[in-house]
Amino acid sequence: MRRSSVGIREVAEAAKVSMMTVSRAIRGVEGVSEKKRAEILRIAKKLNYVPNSNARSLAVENSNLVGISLPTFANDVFAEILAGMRGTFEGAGYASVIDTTEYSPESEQRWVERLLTWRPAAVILTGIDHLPDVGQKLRSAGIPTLEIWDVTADPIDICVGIDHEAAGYELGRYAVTLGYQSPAYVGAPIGRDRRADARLRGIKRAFDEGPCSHPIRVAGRPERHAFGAGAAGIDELLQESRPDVVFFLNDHMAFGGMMACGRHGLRIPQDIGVVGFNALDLTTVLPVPITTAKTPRRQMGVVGARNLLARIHGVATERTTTLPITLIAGETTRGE
Amino acid sequence: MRRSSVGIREVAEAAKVSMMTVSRAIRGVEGVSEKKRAEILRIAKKLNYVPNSNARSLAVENSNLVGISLPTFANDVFAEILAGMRGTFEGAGYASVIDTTEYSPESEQRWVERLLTWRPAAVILTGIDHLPDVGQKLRSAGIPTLEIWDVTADPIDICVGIDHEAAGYELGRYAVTLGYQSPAYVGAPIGRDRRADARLRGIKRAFDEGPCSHPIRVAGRPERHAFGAGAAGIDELLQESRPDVVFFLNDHMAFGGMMACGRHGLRIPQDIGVVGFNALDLTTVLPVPITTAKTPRRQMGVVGARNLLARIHGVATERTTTLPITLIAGETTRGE
DNA sequence: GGAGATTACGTTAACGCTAACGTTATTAAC
DNA sequence: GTTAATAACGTTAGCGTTAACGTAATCTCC
Repeated sequence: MRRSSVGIREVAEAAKVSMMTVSRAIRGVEGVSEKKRAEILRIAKKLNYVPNSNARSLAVENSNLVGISLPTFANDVFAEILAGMRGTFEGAGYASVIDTTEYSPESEQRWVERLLTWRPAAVILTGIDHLPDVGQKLRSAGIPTLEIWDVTADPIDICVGIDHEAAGYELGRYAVTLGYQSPAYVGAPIGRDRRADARLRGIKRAFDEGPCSHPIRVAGRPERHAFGAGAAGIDELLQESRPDVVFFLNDHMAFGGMMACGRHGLRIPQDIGVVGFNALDLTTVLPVPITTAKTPRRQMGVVGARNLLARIHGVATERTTTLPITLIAGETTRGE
Repeated sequence: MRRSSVGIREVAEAAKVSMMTVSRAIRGVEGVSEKKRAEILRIAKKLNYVPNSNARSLAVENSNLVGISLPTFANDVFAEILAGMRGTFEGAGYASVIDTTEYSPESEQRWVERLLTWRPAAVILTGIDHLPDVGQKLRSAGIPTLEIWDVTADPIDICVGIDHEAAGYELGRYAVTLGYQSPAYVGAPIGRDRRADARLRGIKRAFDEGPCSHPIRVAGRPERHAFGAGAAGIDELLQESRPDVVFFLNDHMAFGGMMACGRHGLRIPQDIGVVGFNALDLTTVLPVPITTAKTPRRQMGVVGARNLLARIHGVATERTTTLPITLIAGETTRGE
């Protein structure tokens, strides 16, 4: 004989109707006269009735929770993707259970496992590389799943993103066209971020295909933060010799690198070219605009969420959606 | 007669024990022999058993979800606070339901209302200003609540943060000591961010108390992003006259402002002083270090989460915890 | 070797809600 | 004025789990 909190039953008693009528009134479904519905809602409010989502989800065998897994919050990129998605989901009445993996596949797997106990309406993962268990569990649970930020022809369920290898190639190609001949790359240790690795592959391919092939020097070791890592990368490169153009993993690192160049007395773009990635807000206020690639982050979130909502409602959607990037040309003294 | 998925019952049948024994085995509580427990776990894994948190939460009348409400993701500050909290909560087995209010109290209230239907173990709100309903509902639901980033003597439940007015005062006092006489402030429209408003009050007080009182010119209109807003603020100020020191709402805006100063041919710190807030990573790579205040963001998250966990377990903790900030002196040509 | 304590289970009844179906009023149709 | 259709409710059972209590077996100690 527990019972103390006010539930649908207490409201029903107070309103002298059945529990089912209260349930209907509160959910706003058909089968209750407008007069009675208003009366019930009034009483529910008076009694401070708070619906119990746990009970509801148990009864209907699903929830209005969506799980979202990101590598990290310490990067505006994911914040913007997230903002795009959440706007759409909030409007549809879903709440977001969010996790950050800190780039650890094991951590992602553990989280998915825990998440599944909540019977979420959908799951969103970042990237297309997961432990085999993850895809298998999501598939066998039949949960609509969106992979975002990267694309593959064979997603777990559906995916929306950009082609990172092609993006890298486009940036590399542009640099080749401008006549750069001793390129370098500053990023994270290979293997930590598969998207970054793909971009580097694209850059390399562009230089291999160029009029004459140029090897790329690769630098970059883990640092406390991206700005420092970019600066440290430049320091590392300059110990040996001066490249004529440096590609960075992203704009954060590019900015750190720029500052380091300044310390070393190198002018941009006269002495050294700088290429970033993402076209963050930061780059719009720089005195010297750098070359970068604008990624459709917000749009990605919106399109992804929309497709996923369609999947939830059983509407068929494209399994793979690749969004275009836009090359932003920085200031340069070369070419054309 | 629904039933199809595998629950505790199916596992029990397969293992030829009662449901209760399975429940005990899975939760790892006493009352099952080690041999039987191992056998049950083996069978559960074989049947792909996935616990149902909805049913569990319904039965025990609470969940292992914590709700976290932030103003926005578009600010490293909140990302770091969040990281500090989540580390602690993940370890304790809680999942985070996260919301961003975009600085709208109404949005926060709607979210709290929805969240309460999940019977969360705890709720974390940013700041101490909420619609009256919010505190009232959380209190009457008896849910441990943490207010973070700002402090008050009368929190909803407990709070951990910094004293923004005092922080502003400290920064202002420092500038007064250096002899600055025509200060200006660039921020968001008053009323949007109460913490920023409090800091501005502190800065004003410092200048009012100075050897001789100096009025502060206030600029700042909404922009697409913080960097642009900082730059626009400088443009706006310079249309009239040149202040000798400019306080910015935060480091992001300070950086935008610095870039704008460069455009206008103003050197820092010779022609104009720049003061930011937060000591973001960004400021560590600048060619000219600016004055700013280091806020203990990660620590705030950790301490907050720890206190909240104590509250959840019924351990009494201080209601209000104020953490200290550290003034970071930038480069300057004045004073001392 | 028997009273008491302990261990290892099983039974029963909730937790709050909703799907499915059943029942009673009300209206419409001829 | 009877029948058929519809709207507006009520009953019942079940969602998967756990708390509380019950029972049987084993152990402990003098």
